[in-house]
Amino acid sequence: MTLTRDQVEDTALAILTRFGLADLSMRRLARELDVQVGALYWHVKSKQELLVGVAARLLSGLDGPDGLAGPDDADPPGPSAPKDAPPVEGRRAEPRDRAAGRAAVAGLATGIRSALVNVPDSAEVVQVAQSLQPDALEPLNRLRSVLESAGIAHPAWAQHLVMNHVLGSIAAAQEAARLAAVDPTASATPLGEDAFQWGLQVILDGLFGTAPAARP
Amino acid sequence: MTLTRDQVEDTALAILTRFGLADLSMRRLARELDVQVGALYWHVKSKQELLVGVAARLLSGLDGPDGLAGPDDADPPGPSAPKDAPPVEGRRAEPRDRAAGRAAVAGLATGIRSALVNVPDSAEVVQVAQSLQPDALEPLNRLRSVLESAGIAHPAWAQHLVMNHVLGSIAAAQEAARLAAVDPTASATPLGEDAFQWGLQVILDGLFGTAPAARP
DNA sequence: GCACAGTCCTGAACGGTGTTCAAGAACGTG
DNA sequence: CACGTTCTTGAACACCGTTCAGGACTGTGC
Repeated sequence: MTLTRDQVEDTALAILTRFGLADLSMRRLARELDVQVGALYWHVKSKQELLVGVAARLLSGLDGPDGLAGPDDADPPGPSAPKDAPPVEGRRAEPRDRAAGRAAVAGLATGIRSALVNVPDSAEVVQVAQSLQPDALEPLNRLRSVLESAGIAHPAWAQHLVMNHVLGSIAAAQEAARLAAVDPTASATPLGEDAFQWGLQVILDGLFGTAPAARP
Repeated sequence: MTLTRDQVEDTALAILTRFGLADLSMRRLARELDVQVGALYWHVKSKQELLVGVAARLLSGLDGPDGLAGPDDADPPGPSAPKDAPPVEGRRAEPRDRAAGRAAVAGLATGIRSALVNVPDSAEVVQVAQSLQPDALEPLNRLRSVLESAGIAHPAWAQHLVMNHVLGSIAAAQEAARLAAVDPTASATPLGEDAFQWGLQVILDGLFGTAPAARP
């Protein structure tokens, strides 16, 4: 039974999920695989490259059909099901396409969030992967193409705009949780799912054009 | 001449500015100050605390009057507005206040960006400081209060929304520049100032309500 | 003038980190 | 069985943040 790159990435993802990025060292990874550190470097060029693979695995549930939150399970009560925007008579483009585009973007963003939110430091890992190998993460390409076919002027810019919100709010929420675990006093607003959805709707309003009166 | 905490933070900022966060180690800092590493820990509790101080210095030019970027700064005494938002009959609040609020938010965000964009890894440093000591960075508190007095529903959420865009696009731009310096091939869209301004206007449109037809 | 108490710094260590590489083991094939 | 490739070991390199006993210095009280 020889070691496999898949095993390495799987175990790395497991350590990340259970213990966070600080515990995901090459030595720890080797120990978990009953192997010397050097062996890892035959299957993986560097730790950064490893993290790109881990990031791809984190989002691997979303490359396929559609990016709705929860492929078949997970938090059906409440948060999912992006509230359909009333077709406010966009501009030249068919309002039907734009409304569908808005829903697709919202679903994909929410799906990415729900894939990451329960894995500590996953936002940092995805951010590293995104800036290191921008095309390695399929769901992010899909996000851009959805934005493009929805008629957004600068799809790449919009992709980054959405992703900065998704990853930023995940990182903030997880960091706040980490601080609260150490020092239970001094807890500001937890910045959870509702803050994420609010910000996402603000961005979508700005992208697709909707009066903010509808948002409380 | 005894060492001072100010000297430590100044030198740390200098190293960050010239060589980036990877070169800002306690040992390097001590060498630059002609001092042993242990001496630093008499003035500073930890490296993280040091970085909070560095982040405060990075933004120290903005705690004062107003956060407008560049030479053209002025408190809009009356009719000056960057691009006046047509009063789309928002809600109860006076459109004059909301237009001024929008301009103030845009100026502050742009000012923060221009304070950070030329210092490598400054976005990461500010992000650490922000999540570690949310109230230590005065300009961010000012951003929130401006959002609040502009009538935004969730000022803290909006603050994070704006800051995620500011810091995210700075980090992406600097990371892209770093990659391009190593490997000049394969350069995607550089994601510079124009992308930042575009995204900022999208967010402001979503926050304050403007049809996206005005934006190309 | 002297002793005591802070303040500030040194020197060395502790336990980590990512990465490299010669040498060797295991393996499929001729 | 022998050869070449594939894979792993063991050790090292050059760092990292942090801690701490013990020396200098400084200033004050007696």
